[in-house]
Amino acid sequence: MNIGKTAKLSGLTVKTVRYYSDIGIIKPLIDSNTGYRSFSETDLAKLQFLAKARKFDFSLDECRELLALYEKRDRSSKEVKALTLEKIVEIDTKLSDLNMLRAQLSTLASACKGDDRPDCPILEALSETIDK
Amino acid sequence: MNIGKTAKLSGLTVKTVRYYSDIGIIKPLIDSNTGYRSFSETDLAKLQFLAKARKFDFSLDECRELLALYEKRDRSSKEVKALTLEKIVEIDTKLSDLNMLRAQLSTLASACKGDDRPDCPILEALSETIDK
DNA sequence: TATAAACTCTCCCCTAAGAGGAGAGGCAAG
DNA sequence: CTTGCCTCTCCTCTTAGGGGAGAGTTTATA
Repeated sequence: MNIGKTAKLSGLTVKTVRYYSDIGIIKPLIDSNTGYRSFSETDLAKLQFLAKARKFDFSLDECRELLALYEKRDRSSKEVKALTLEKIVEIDTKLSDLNMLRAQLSTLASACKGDDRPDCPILEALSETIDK
Repeated sequence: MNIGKTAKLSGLTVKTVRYYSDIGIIKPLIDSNTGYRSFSETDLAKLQFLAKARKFDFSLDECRELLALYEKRDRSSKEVKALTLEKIVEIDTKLSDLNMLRAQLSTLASACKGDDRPDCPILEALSETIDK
């Protein structure tokens, strides 16, 4: 299967599929005359897997690990679950950071009249000197 | 003031301060003999402003805008508030994305026994074929 | 069969915001 | 005057590809 069709079926772009080949996360056959890549059903399945895992916010390195486990018939589900729980912790950290940020910005925004006059508590907060 | 002290007082790294000079967001004096940068009190104030604004998740481009408003004596607070509200919307989008992600991963994780056997609902979910 | 359209290839630069490090030069104190 | 710290520029690296140039390939149509 050529790269265009493979990309379409996996929901990725051609660029992305080419990139995944370049970094060796999948290994299509390469025609030694034309350089054209040829993808098997297995390659396609991996790409679909990758597309989903990326949506779940796994990095490509994490995807590599997941894919390795995915391919190992006698894997234990322990490792996969561990990776997933780590990812959840990561997300929780991001969530709490963003929540704090939102609260602070929101406080500032509601203190700011947003009219045509120059006084602005947002800028005041941003320009508060540190050294004291 | 040299770059080391300036960095310390602004809470940024020397690398970062140098970078901000490179991209022209601040413009220290440069000794034409030695190439050493010299920072004024105004530069320092801007850097402190930048350090805070970056913590509030404003991009450097947004920081440029904020800084321009900050320096304009007759600015209207309207623009600053608008930028801030946009940023809040952005954060809200990220928050809801992350919340959905977390819910999905969490569902998968709790369905997975995490033992030594190979069956794993997480991998199953990731490998579900798209075309149907 | 000829040709045009569509596809694919490699190579290069670009993104954001710096971090890390090499090698060279500058500066202040003892 | 030397030692040690400071600063300089330049280079590469990070994530995960996107955009585009220019050249070769395949496919469809006339």
